Amino acid sequence: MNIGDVAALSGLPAKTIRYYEDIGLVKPLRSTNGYRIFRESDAHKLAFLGRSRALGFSIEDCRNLLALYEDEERASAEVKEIAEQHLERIDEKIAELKEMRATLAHLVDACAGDHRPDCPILADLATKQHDEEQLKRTA
Amino acid sequence: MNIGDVAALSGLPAKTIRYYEDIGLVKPLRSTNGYRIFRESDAHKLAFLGRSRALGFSIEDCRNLLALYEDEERASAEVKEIAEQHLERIDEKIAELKEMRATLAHLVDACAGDHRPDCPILADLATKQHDEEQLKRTA
DNA sequence: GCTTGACCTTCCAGCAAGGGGAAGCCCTAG
DNA sequence: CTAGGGCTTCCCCTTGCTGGAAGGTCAAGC
Repeated sequence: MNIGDVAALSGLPAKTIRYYEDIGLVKPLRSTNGYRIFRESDAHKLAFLGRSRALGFSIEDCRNLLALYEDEERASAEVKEIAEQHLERIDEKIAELKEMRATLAHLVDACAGDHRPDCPILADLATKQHDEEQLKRTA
Repeated sequence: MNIGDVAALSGLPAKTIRYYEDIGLVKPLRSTNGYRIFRESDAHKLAFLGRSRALGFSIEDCRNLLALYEDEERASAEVKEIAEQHLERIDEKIAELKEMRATLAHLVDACAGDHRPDCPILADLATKQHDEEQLKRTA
């Protein structure tokens, strides 16, 4: 397969696939004309990578997952730990975003959003008390 | 004030403050020895930026918010729109993360996490059906 | 006066994870 | 034989900084 075929199969852009080769995630063969040749196993790996990335795993996580995937002797505990750590990171991010969301929603709510210049959003950004006191007051 | 002082005041690293000058967010004066001199107004702006960034606004959003903040003739509607768009982006991100989280939590749950090689996480990443069928089956 | 250490300056490099686009082969169809 | 699409490498761009090297400055201590 050429890169276009495997791109269509995996859903990854050709650019991304070349990048993955660059950083050593896949090692396609080369034809005499210089074209990359992807085997079934390469296509399979790329699909694996696409799905791992879609779940938010970092490239390094993907590299490790792929290595475990190829290792018939792996312990599932190793895989699980990577996944659990990722789950934790996701939870942290969600928590962070929710906090931002809460503050921002408050401010948006308090802002008239008309032609007048008075704006609680700007007022808040301009003052220092981003602490519980203020949260209580605006709650 | 020197950069160290304003860094302590605003909570931003000196590096970040230099970067903000680079991209034109603040314009400190210069002393004869080449040191940056920050006025009260600069310190104030940096604090504003720090808080805006903490709420997740992009640098471009911050630039616009800062301009509106300095414009006494602004309409609060303009501020509100920036904030609302940001709120939407946050909501999208939260939704995306929650979906990842759900899938991942399922898989982690299904994985024994012991010395054996069998691993539903890898099995899932290796197969193509990331659709409702599978969600139903694993639910 | 001299040294030491904490500041400050600039510039260069790099992170994640690719995206955009130029310049130039290769291959096939009409 | 030419047009087009696909492929190649190469390098810069993105976001928002962060680290480090090489060097100037300043205040304190001896």
